[in-house]
Amino acid sequence: MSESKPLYIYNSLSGKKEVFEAINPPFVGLYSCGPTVYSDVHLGNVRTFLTFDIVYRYLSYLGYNVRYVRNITDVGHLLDDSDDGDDKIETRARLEKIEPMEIVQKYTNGFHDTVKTFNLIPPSIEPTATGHIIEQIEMVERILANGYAYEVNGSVYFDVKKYAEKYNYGELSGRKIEDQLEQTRDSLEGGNEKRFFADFAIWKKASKETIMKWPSPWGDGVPGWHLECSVMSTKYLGQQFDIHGGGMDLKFPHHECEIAQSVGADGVNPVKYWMHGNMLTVNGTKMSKSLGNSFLPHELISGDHELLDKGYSPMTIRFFFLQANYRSTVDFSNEALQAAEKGFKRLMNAIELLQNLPKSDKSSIDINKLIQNSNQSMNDDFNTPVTIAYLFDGVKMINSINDGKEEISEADLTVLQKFYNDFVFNILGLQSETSDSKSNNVLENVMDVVLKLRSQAKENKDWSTADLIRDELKSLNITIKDSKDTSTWDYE
RNA sequence: GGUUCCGUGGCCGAGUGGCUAGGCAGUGCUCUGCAAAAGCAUCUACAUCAGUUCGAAUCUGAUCGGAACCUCCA
Repeated sequence: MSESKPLYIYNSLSGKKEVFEAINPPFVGLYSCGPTVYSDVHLGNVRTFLTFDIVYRYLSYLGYNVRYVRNITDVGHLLDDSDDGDDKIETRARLEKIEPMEIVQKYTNGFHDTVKTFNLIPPSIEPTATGHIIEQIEMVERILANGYAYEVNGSVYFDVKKYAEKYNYGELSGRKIEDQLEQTRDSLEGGNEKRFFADFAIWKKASKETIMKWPSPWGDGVPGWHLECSVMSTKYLGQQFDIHGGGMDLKFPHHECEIAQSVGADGVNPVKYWMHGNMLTVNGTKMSKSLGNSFLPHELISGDHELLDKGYSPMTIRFFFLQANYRSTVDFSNEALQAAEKGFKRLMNAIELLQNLPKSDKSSIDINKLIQNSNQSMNDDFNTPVTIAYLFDGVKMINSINDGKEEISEADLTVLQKFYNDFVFNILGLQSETSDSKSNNVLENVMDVVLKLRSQAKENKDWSTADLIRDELKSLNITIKDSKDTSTWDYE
């Protein structure tokens, strides 16, 4: 199984696919921006986390020792950059009349449940912003010491103009400060503390009412929006690490600011490969909390949502996402989900067949090509839709072998079984869902009896009894599948 | 207004300068007491207009349409 081509990653920094070369092989540092835990994560969030789950899984499969860091933002980003900026978590806490940390705990728990439902592997480290206040203050101090920040009134702002004299502010997002200047000048009026419109807070003075605040050299306050990721990524992965991921919407300003902060503090560009996952859309517009068009995972699973005809299982949803490239938007629709549901079922059925395929002396099919293609598509910037297409080619092979139209040798079968196990379960992270509902041994045994009775009825040409059993089971959401001489069943 | 990206068959979605993924739906067939399920086969495409080229859906330009970011958001 030789990989003729190395892994390529689309680097947002260069806008090109680049050969992936780890900074310190076999180790790889992977950082992904996690959720702000002030409300439930929605499906769009899940998609991004899934993207980096695939990255994590595939790099691990390739033999890298990956340290995966995904943060929890538990001090709310300021609602806006004005002086009366408020904190999302605190706002929510007031709304729900509970402690801010209770909010944090509640939605962190919810996030963990969700992520588990979709079979995402937990990160190696899941640091919280509040757990790294000291480091954040230290970073502010370093930036100040280097002259790339200034203090006003207990708040500290990053000096973008100064930074831009020496470095390229906008290298990631492709933005030029001059381009934005004209548009924003109007909104600069009023008592803004910032010297320059593009400056951003790295430490923000807290008002008297603020509950969550920390002492600092500049008085009580809270860390700025972008600081935590800079601090936690470099703390656990080093001043320069391999991959930083996040949603497309974080590219600017969040990630741009992260670069500026790290360079401003330590003079080092922190990230070698930036990866950005694209958005999940509904009717063509981005799914987002503020637009009110978001789906909560449990709504999708239960089907309890006005835009849904029915519910879809977590693995169906996972499969649905993986059928699109992570760099493309995915539009959400019932039809697409239904297609994914059936396709996923077809794939899983074939994998079940694969376990007991008839063996022959030699193979009439070329599984090496299949395996090589699959590896190569994953190496091509984690191209899961193409990989899945190859997996379906394999499905066709498996079914043909099962029908006796093609043959496979014992050695090849072992290889093929391992291949599907690796790709479907380990890399794509899918898991069988039927086995869950069949895990009930009692039900399984009872069904065996029922099917036996029905077979007997069929042998006696007692069609009415046979059909009665079939219809009654149907109303219990159990589908009987008749084949030549055996019957199987499936739970809907 | 600025920046970036996209426009593929009934639907979802890959990809490439010539050999036209894959899934779903449709159609035909096989299996079958019937049905379902399952399997096999098969059809329809590259927004519009111009240009480059022996050849473009793939490159260039224009037009139309859509999206994201520029303000918290994965």
